[in-house]
Amino acid sequence: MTGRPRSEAARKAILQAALDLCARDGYQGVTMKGIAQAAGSGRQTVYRWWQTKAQVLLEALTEVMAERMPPTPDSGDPRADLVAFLEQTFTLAQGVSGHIVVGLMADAQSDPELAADLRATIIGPRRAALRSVLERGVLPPDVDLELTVDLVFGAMWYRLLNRHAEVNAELAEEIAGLLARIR
Amino acid sequence: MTGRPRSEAARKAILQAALDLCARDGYQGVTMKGIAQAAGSGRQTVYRWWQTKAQVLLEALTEVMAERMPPTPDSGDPRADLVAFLEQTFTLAQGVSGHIVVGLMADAQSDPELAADLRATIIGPRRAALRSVLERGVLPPDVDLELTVDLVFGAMWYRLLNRHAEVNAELAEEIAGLLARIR
Amino acid sequence: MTGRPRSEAARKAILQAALDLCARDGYQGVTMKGIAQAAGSGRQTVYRWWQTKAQVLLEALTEVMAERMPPTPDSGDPRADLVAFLEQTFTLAQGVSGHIVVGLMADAQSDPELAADLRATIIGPRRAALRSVLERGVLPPDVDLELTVDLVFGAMWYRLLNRHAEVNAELAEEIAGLLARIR
Amino acid sequence: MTGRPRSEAARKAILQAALDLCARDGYQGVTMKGIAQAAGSGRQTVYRWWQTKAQVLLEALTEVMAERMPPTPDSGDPRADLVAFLEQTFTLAQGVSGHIVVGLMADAQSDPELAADLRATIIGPRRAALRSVLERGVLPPDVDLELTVDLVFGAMWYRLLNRHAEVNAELAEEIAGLLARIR
DNA sequence: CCATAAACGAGACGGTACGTCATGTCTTACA
DNA sequence: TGTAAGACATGACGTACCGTCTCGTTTATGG
Repeated sequence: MTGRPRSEAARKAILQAALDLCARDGYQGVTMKGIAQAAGSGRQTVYRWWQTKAQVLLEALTEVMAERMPPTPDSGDPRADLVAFLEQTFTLAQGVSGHIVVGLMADAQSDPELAADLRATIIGPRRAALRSVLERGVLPPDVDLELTVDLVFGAMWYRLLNRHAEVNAELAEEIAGLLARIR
Repeated sequence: MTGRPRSEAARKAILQAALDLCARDGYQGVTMKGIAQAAGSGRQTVYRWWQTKAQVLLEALTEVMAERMPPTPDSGDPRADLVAFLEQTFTLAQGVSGHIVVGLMADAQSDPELAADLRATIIGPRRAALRSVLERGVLPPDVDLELTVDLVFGAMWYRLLNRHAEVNAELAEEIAGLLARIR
Repeated sequence: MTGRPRSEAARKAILQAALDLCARDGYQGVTMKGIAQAAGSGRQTVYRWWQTKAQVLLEALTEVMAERMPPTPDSGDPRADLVAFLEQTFTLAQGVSGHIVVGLMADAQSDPELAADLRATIIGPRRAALRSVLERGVLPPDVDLELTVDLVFGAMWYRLLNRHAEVNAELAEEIAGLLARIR
Repeated sequence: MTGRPRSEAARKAILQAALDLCARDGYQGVTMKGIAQAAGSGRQTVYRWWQTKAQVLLEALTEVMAERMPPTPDSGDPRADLVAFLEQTFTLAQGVSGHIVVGLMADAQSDPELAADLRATIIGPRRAALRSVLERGVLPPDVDLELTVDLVFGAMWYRLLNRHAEVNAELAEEIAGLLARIR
């Protein structure tokens, strides 16, 4: 027997409800119960396909990022490419996506499986993307690229978390400017 | 009239219990109920002086840092001072203190009052300390110190959260080395 | 859609636990927490169906009385019927049921909703039953039946509360004897 | 050494506060903490002289009754004396005193010491008083006076508790009328 | 005329029940 | 078999009151 197939409508409703609730109540305010209610779905339907609210939001975030993060075009100017890449990244990080990813990171501190998923799905690919942009030649060849990635994305995370400064186009310019001064 | 004075024993027992539970169960596993139980105190006694577990742990962390973070001595060698400062910082961040501060940062995302306390008590002073070390002359005079602080502490936070690499003496050396190449 | 139906097992376990606890600890010693624990049920399950311990015990008492209070048979001898009715009533009042109904009455002093429920469920029907027995002709026709009911059940309540004398078959006989002397 | 003598002002303030709170919040709403606060006294001062709120209210009630319950005058007309006695009793029972004594009776169900105090201080003397009035000759000499007291005061208690009818002068008349018909 | 000592106000203490909320599992009827 | 609905056992939440304790202060008496 095959049984009733999974409802794509329910899946989309759940992911969208999770995003909406996160925008309205913040990451911490989202609950599995709330997601199911807002999606007009049963509680069990959520639990059948995801184990935690973090997994729901991770999948929702992945879909959002797939839509909104096209590969950075190679303009021939390495520094301009870097600025473009960072501006695009920072813009996304300022919105609801930023709140989600920060919340996911917080939950990941006590959920190793989520931590692994988060690295594999979001963090890792973004690190690779930044690295490939950096490899186009903004830095002297003997500079440690992994360290540079840590410094650049680290500044972004730090500001996202601590909110002592904006994560915007200006930051992108300043970072590119500072990297350009490394000899 | 004055009433019975606050019990310093209870205060210390609660802070210590919070630290112990955090070490055993992780930040997320700590509960107000658990703290009171482990401290052998009543629930109301905890709530009388702190509103949330985050506030308890923030005070506990503050006391730990006050003990373990002496001012960085001025050796005359700016880069050596920077390395010493970062090593000291990173060492503390690797232990339970790191878990706590990461958890606090996560909670602060949905608790503005905690966020303000955290900036005022922990983050701000550390930023000021790093900035004063950087001012000793590791960088060209026209480099934006705030941006540099964001990059350096950002890298630390990023690694603490994402755990893709260690936060250790080696990182301190590498960062100092990279900063020294800025012209 | 229908949802999971209410668990009759849980309902019975809760009512039985309430009775058991009342027998063991007395009415005042019963707590909602204790009922849930003793019933092996969750706290929320109790609160879902009853608001207070008084409501739980009222329902439990109602079920006990439904089992143990058959209608008084009409033997043709009004005074014998009255004695039989009172003996049956007093016997039940001597046991745990008496403790419960006294406790309910006490709580009803500060809970008007409970007071109404108690009158509608227990007190009112018993008054009506006594009245119908009295109407069989133990009293002269112009005697106020409501007042007589107050006197008879009043004596029972008074002794139940104050415990200065037993509420037993002897009392039933004495009351019937005194009523028979009214001209 | 003698130490500071007990403060009569505090004693009176506590008793009065207990009465006021009982009038405002009902018997159940009274708390030891609330009494102390309302009396402007310390918690320990209340506990030093009384163990429970019931004991406080019993003493307060005793003082009220001593003021308001003069001995029933012997007019020569036994039935008129009975009516006068019952009217006086019922009038007092209608007010705050009624609420208090009902609450005390409720608490006494789970506090044997209070039950004994209540019988000795309030219930017993009132029973004796009613009995002495009845002995003036409203009843045939072979009627059981204790039973009659139970019926009369029972009716009062029953109405005070269940509130299905007033406890007033009319009731006094009706009871006296019914007792007069006993042959 | 202080010294003693008990009562006083204030309020923190350890404890426990309260009623609410979210968790993750389960049991229905329906699709 | 997937789904919406919702009851279930569990356990933390923050609040209220309990009865005890420990302060500083007040008020009597007795050496």
